[in-house]
Amino acid sequence: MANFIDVILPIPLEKSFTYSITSAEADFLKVGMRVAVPFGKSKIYTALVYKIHNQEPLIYEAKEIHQILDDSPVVTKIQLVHWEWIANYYMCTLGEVMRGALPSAFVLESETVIRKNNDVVINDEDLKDDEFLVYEALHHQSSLKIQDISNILDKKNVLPVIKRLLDKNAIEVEEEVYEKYKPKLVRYVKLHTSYTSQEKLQHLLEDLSRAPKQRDVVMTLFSVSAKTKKPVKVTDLSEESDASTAIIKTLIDKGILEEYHIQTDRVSYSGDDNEDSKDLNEHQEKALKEILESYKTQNVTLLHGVTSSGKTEIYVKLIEDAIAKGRQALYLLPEIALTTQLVTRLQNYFGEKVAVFHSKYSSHERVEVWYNVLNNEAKAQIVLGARSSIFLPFSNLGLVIVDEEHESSYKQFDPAPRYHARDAAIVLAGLFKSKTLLGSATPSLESYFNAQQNKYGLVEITKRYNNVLMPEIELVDIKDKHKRKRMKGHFSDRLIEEMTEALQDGHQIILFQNRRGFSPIVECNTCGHSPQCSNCDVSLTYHQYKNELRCHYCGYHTAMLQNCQACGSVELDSKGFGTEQVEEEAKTLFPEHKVARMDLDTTRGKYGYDKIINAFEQHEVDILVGTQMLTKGLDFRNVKLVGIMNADNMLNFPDFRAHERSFQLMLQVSGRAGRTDKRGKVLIQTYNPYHRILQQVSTNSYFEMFEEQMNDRHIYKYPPIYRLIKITFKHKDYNKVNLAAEWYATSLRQVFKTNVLGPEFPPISRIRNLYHKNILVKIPQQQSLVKTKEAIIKINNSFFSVKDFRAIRVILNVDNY
DNA sequence: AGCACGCCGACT
DNA sequence: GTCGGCGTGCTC
Repeated sequence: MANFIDVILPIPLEKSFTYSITSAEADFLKVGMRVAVPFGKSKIYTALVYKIHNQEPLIYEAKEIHQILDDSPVVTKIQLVHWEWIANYYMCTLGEVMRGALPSAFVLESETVIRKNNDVVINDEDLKDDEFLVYEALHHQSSLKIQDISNILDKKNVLPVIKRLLDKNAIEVEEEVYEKYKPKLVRYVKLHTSYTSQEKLQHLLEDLSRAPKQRDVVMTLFSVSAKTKKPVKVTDLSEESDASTAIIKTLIDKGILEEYHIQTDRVSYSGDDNEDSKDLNEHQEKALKEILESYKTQNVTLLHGVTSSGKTEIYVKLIEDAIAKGRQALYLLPEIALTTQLVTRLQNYFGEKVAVFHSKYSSHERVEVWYNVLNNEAKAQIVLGARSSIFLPFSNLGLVIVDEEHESSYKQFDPAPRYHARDAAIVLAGLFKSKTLLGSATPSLESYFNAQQNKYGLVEITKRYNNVLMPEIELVDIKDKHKRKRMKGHFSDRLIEEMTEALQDGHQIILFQNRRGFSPIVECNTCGHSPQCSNCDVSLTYHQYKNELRCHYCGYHTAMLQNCQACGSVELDSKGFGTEQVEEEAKTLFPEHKVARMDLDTTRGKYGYDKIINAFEQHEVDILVGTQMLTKGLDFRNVKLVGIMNADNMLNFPDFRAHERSFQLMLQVSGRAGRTDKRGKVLIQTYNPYHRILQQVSTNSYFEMFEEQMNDRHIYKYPPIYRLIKITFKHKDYNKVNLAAEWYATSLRQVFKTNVLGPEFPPISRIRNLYHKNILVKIPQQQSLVKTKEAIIKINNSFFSVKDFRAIRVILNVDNY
């Protein structure tokens, strides 16, 4: 009987693809293994075995697979079920989920390599100029890639040249697939076996008496291996004996030392023995009991605990419990909260059982974590990770913790799958019949709503750890201060007073400036023109540190202009203020204190972030100016004062969640103040101190905020009362986008009537030369989600059967908030 | 998505 | 004449 497999290909296609396999392959292959398959005219892709069967396809002949890439499955059956849920719920293909789920080193693509055909002698005269260039290059290099040839000829389309060379039999082409993941090997050395006897050793040392450096190295090797009783690394030996690797190499070449390699993990933890977890205080103890109680009836429980109420200790207890039952635990955090501080804290309790999964990890490091989780290794019992760690191949997941549950960065926006990690994690936990804990000081409305509706359990902690008082929050009316001329730049007299006092007492200060929607732009004082990005519909923002203008959407940048492009005037002024300006002003106001800034620009690189945090922790910095990054889980002991420079720009952001977000952000930043015995102080500068949200922040009234916001959501039909699906259209032709969006909206309205909003241009209507337009579909609570999606897919299909619309890119975003 | 094929304007 | 633009169709 003929054998076939259906595979998932990492491309956005609905169809499944069938390949034929031999019966030997059929015996070996299992669902979840990777295979390399030919796809299209010449390419080879990595595919994942999805089904193994005997149904021969009727309308085409299945190709054979190229190669099997794994010995055993790298993706589990449960994962595949999870992928199906994600593809279904978030309206994307399994291929897209595969792309997002697998570490990129797992997904190989072929590359065309060109080699000289040595069987045929070619006369140079027979070749045209460009053909000769390529042929000539192959004399020096044994193989060339398409990209290389493109560089040699300095043109884009090189395929015709290759084709002609191929016709003349001068070259041969081949598709090559490279295994991207290579285990890391560490070099070790030992004394060659021929010197192990005492006598021979004596000889050797005498021989080396005239090469003291080499003798040293051999002696060091003895002492090190005697001391540690472990194999000796080349790097360690070189360091201990203070000898260059050249000397060691000489010894190896002489046959005195023998080198060998051992495969190691790139990510490993070597630390002290585990600490016991801390005893919980009465409030934590009570919360833990309530959580366990609620798990009797609920699969998901929301833990609402004020900032620094010690939620982490409760998580630790729950993790301990899961581990004791021999199950794995997943601890999810937003990317920016995944700090060294927290990792160290968890490692103190659980030692090497903790594996970290981070976007700053290299692709190879991710593969290692993947295998460790897949094999249920001891060192991956607890996974601490950002959004994408929900895709790890857990085999026995017993607990999921979603910390900072309200964070919007849990939602993936750009490439599909556009999943929400919190919701996908809840589903994942469900597949393992285990529990999820959502934690936050400022829960998202939807989670709190779910708790109220009894879909989740709810546990609250209202006291901070050690009964530290919540910070005192003061609202400063800067409209009034401006009027009375009590402002110095962006600093009110109150803020300066408080800062002076805090600094005198040797405390640290955090200044928060939300950059979003309010960046420094350049404006001509004569004609009012401000430089625009040529690809996007935005003004360029000014960056002082490099003296350049930059577009935040496409990355376009140029040196700061000297004259206005419109009128030639030299009087250019920068308007608005970002973190840079606050930093500058703070430096001027407090010249004898050290000011640092933390935002996207200053935290680039793997350790850029840690450096700033460390400097601040070590009190090398007195005043830290920063953006949202500051809000996340950082535990600074010595911060007494937090200043929010301007609360209004976040409140006025055009989004239905602006108020909720502002509340969360401000409370989170405030939470950085006074984490020990001294009561912290928070100053919020605003033009509108009577704003409801600001009042609620200042009195720490989550519930009041919740009630009021929910009321708005009811009235305006927004989540969590209604669900949303956003449909985005992109094309470089303005008219086409309009036409397409209008057509789509009309079709939608036939089904969903008034619950279709738009099409509308977003605030920035052109990004990277593409025009954008959005439609919003609102789904009432009683309307079936599944049916709604089915209807949208139907409309989507008929949309793409219109020729004119085929070039339009349509993005479906479920729960786009 | 990528890629080939084919058609069309615009330049060495 | 060929180069590179883009619209169209297809991938087991």
